[in-house]
Amino acid sequence: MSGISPRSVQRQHARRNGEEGAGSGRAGPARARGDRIALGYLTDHVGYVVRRAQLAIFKDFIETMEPVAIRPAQYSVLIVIDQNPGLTQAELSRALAIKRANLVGMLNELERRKLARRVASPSDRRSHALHLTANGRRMLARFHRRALEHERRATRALDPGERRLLLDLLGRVARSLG
Amino acid sequence: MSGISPRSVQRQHARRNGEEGAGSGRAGPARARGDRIALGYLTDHVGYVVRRAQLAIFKDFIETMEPVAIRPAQYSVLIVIDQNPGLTQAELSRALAIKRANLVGMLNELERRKLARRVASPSDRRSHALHLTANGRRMLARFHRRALEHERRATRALDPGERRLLLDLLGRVARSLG
DNA sequence: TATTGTTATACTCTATAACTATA
DNA sequence: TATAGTTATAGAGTATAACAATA
Repeated sequence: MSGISPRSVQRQHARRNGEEGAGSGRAGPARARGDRIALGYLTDHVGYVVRRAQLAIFKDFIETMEPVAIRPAQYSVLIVIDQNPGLTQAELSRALAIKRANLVGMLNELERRKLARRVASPSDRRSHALHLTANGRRMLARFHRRALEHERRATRALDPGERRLLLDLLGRVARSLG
Repeated sequence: MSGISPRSVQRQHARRNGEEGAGSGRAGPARARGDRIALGYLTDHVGYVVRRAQLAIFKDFIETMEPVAIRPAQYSVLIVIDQNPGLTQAELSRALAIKRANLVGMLNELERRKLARRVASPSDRRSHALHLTANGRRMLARFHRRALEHERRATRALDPGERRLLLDLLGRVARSLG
């Protein structure tokens, strides 16, 4: 544990301007106009803080990639296919924790845009070997340049060591729950 | 910047087992059975790493709170009402970045369960002053105990200083994108 | 029997527009 | 004219069940 406990929650739980027993029906504006809203110990919950950061980062990523029409999940799929040419949909599904069923539409779209291809596997006729097209690799390089621009913006408040540390800490959290 | 660059991306872009020019139609199993799938530089993107951590944390939170039927957003709403008795729905909406329209159903549910109440505001008859009921405060204390249990699990891979550091780094990232 | 890709479907979250009543 | 709460609705993203083909 670390800094959060029932005791500290109690302490942080400030009773504002004498408001008491609202359940009994007392009304009245409990706060003066313009007062800032306190999030309290919510900002001490890793889940909340991670969520807010994730939303801010994705918002910037989506805006950055909007001109090339690539969503976060599509970008991750393209990278994993590029790094593992010939992998199957089931393997891709497991690697990215995307349900097999939900990959179908994504791959249809990537094929439609001539970025990726399903190739019949000769060894196992149930599965498809996934590849980027030559065009897909070319486009992925362009996507990278934009994604890097986003990455710089997303981590501009951190120095290189802090950025690395953040990735490490988050990785440990995810693995420990995995 | 910090450790990620077009150059490093190039370097990491390994061409596995001689696979080349998949766009031209070459098939064949590009990977031996049982090979691990490489995520490559995906794990160097703060967006991807934050997203995976957030999913793992929320999964544990949702499972932990399932017996008391509280979702992450509901928990955050209860905390902010508790910390700011009498605040309006619009204020709550802004504080948590939840759209006004999407708060309506949530508050209906919390009222139905006798955890929170909308009280007519005398000063501005358009708005509602939000309060926890006495029961709501009692229940929130129970929710806290479970949430703390979750928090311990989610950050068990970190020491207290690392946990604090993680919250700080994420806060800076979110604020810098704000 | 188990697995692969697929379809159909549902549920949650989130986003927008429009309405009403107030300010 | 703008804001608060509400309704209705649409779009993502994600989840499950079931099926045909194949292992």
